[in-house]
Amino acid sequence: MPTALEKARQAPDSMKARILTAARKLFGDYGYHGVTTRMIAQEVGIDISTLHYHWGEKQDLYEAVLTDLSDEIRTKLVEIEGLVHGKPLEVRLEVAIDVMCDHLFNNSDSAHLMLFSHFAKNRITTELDAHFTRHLANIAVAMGLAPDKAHVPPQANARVLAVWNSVVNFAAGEDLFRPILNVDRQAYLAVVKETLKFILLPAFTRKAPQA
Amino acid sequence: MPTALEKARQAPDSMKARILTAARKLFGDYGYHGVTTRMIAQEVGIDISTLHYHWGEKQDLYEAVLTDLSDEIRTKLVEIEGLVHGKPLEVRLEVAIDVMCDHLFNNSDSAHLMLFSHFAKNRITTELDAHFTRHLANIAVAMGLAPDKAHVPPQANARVLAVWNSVVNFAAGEDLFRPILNVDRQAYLAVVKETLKFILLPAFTRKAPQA
DNA sequence: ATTTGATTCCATCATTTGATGGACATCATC
DNA sequence: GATGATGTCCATCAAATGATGGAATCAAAT
Repeated sequence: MPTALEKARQAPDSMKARILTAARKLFGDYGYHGVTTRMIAQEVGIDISTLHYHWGEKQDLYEAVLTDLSDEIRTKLVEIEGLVHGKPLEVRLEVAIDVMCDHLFNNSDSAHLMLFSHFAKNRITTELDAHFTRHLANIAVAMGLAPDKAHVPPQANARVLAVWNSVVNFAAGEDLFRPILNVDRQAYLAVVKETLKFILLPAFTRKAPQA
Repeated sequence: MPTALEKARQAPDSMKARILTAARKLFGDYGYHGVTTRMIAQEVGIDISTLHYHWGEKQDLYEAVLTDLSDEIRTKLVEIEGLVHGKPLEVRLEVAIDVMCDHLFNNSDSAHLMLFSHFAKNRITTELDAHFTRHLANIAVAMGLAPDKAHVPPQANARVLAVWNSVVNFAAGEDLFRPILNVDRQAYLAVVKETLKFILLPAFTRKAPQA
């Protein structure tokens, strides 16, 4: 039973998929309330009716975008886990930072969407919160911060969140941060990776935890 | 020449100040496009006309909110600098984390507004970006990452940003993160402080920087 | 008491926005 | 070629939204 979303992904040039892509970009740029159905339709070059025909209400389309995003993140985390399986924690962290940075810098929509969906008080999508919680639990286990997915102490989740947010912020904030750093795109990506490793590696890899 | 904003702050019960406070809360909750002038007026218990009479266009009111926020942050940073003057870096960081966390957790509007204003593509307020840049430069100098405010290398700004964003994220994301950690408000604040220190202190206080 | 200025609300407008009904087109199947 | 299903657009609606004009209210000064 392929969902409408899966079908859309199977045919990336289908109208339904094109609408989803445009919606994702615009919602990422301006947030839910900052985007009108007419903006999305115009981005695709179609009439509003066509948009409603494929996706129903604006709210439904937005939720489809977030579901799509959640799937994308899950896929990426699985990919990372495959890359670093069995490696020591320091390597795992380095690779995870590199891969997630590369991905989010090439898909800044994703980073923006994540911020909007997490921090806006809109917050209708309780199902996606469960996915996010699972993602965090998986990372916590992978980092050796929790014995298993079902028993993740608050401290472990908090540490994973700190790492996660750091990466997402630098990706989503490029428009503001890069002019401040006064570097080009490539240098920004390099500085961000270096900074994240500078901040995160010592905390998680030192031999004797303090206090 | 006291600005309208300063006058409003001098009389916190004035209509103008009450409108500003309500606007700040609502813009923080729902973002610029998610708030209508009617919502703000209703929150204050007045007519829309009264709102426009005092603050003009919606856009002007929003910019006043952001200016107010910028002043608040500057004040807080000065306060912190006074508290830790002359202390070693480790103490500076700990105090800064404690004070900023306490402040932002008691003023979550501020944290939300900061996120919205930094990451939304709206981004009209170029003057406030300059203030933010100055704040970062001051912190960089205070942390010994730059020789003076005029010469802050990209790496230094990036590190300050990493610290800054971490604090703001935990404050703004309480609604989503606290249920995930499954703790009450007080415990959340404690875990966040502990986590931030766990992450940040080793990076900036170790004796022999790696790589 | 009158004047003056500041403040607030009511009524209203023009535009925007989400959404829908129905006409037209395309195309596979019979 | 007729038929039905699918997809697209045009015209339009009702509600929401930003904004304003003008009347009413109030307080202080004259």
